[in-house]
Amino acid sequence: MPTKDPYHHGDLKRALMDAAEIQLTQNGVERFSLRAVAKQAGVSHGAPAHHFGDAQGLLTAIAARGYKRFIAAQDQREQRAPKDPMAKLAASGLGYLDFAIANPALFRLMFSSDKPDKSNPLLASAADDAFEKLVAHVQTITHIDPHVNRLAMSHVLAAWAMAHGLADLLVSNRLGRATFLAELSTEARDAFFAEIILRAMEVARP
Amino acid sequence: MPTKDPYHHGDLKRALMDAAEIQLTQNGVERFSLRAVAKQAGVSHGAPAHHFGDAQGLLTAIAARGYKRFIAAQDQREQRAPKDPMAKLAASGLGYLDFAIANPALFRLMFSSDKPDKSNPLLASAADDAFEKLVAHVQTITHIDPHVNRLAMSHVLAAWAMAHGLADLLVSNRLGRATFLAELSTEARDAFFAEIILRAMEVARP
DNA sequence: AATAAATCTAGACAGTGTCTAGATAAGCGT
DNA sequence: ACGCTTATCTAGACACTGTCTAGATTTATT
Repeated sequence: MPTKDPYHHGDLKRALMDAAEIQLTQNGVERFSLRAVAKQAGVSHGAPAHHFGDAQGLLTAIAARGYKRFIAAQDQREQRAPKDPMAKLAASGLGYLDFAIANPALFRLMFSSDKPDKSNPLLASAADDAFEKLVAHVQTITHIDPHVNRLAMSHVLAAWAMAHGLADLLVSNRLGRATFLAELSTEARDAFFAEIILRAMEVARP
Repeated sequence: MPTKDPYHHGDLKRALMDAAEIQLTQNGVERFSLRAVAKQAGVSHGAPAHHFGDAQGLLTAIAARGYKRFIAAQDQREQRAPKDPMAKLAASGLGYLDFAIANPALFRLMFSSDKPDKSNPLLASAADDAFEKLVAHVQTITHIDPHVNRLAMSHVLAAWAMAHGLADLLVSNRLGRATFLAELSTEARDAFFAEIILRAMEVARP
């Protein structure tokens, strides 16, 4: 039989992050409790401090890891999309929605919370990667670098705002007013949202 | 001289709501403290209970009152806009942004928090008013009732998502990447955002 | 093997929201 | 004007929170 509860966990850092994410999805960002995380990981309430400093440190790490999965969700959609740059952008937007729907509490932590430390290098660079991914999409479509052209950047902001707005409204359950959405098939819903997302790029069509 | 600190406040309900909103803007939704609100109102920590039940009750009342000012901010923009329905819609969107920028913490409470009780009749009807205002705009433009037509409702969702997405990104300070925004004049920024908002309605132009 | 470093426990502390019992004031029918 | 009811507010208690300490335990290093 295995030794019971060794004093040193071995992989506590990862275990705490996993437990924290479970706690996050169960109780939401606003009822998040560090002690509950420690309890779920089977460790004393003071244990997380050594690995993450404080609660903010843990939530920052969670958010940074979330961005990687966020980008992965977009990649997955893009790979299955047609080669057309517009279709790729729409797919990326659908990946944005996929992630938000699948991880509402994590999405809130990443986009609507002050708890993570946005100046943290790991988190900042992960968030940057996500943004630059979108920039690259727009550049492929417009053949202009958005970083040096305001019109191209406006396309970036438009696409971002549209996808993010839809995601945020979905997460906060505000699209229930459009009752017909619930009746649509998965494919029909994807098409519906993809069409809306592409409206943000209408004026940029080549 | 006036009697000092009478046992009965007289207008404690309003005083608590005002104090709560100040606390909200100072500390944000996530560090909101009911005891701090009571302290600022010069009353014991148990006093709010009688007027609002619990902290959720107070925050729900704050959110409901916020929606009225939210609608007022949109009205103000609309009144100064040209009669063109499209211009009215764009103005309404700019009012959306005005409110978010002027009341970031309240905006978060209203749109990105689980603390207010969304099933509360006062809050629900206030939020409904805001939504129906947008629906009316789209109906004026398309001459179709969005409640019975999916295409028209898609225009509602598109306009909402675009304005809300921009507002949410502004509140969470994520548009700092578009550095040129800071250099624009107020009028130029308004024009920039209005143009983006109207992209959501591009396909609906009469 | 001895020492240093890393890891984790357990207790303390101030702060939180909510629940109680009781004090105080206002309203109201008589 | 009086007594009773109701509304309002205080103050203490409780369980819970995050963070700080001192110390126990294990691993790593020399």
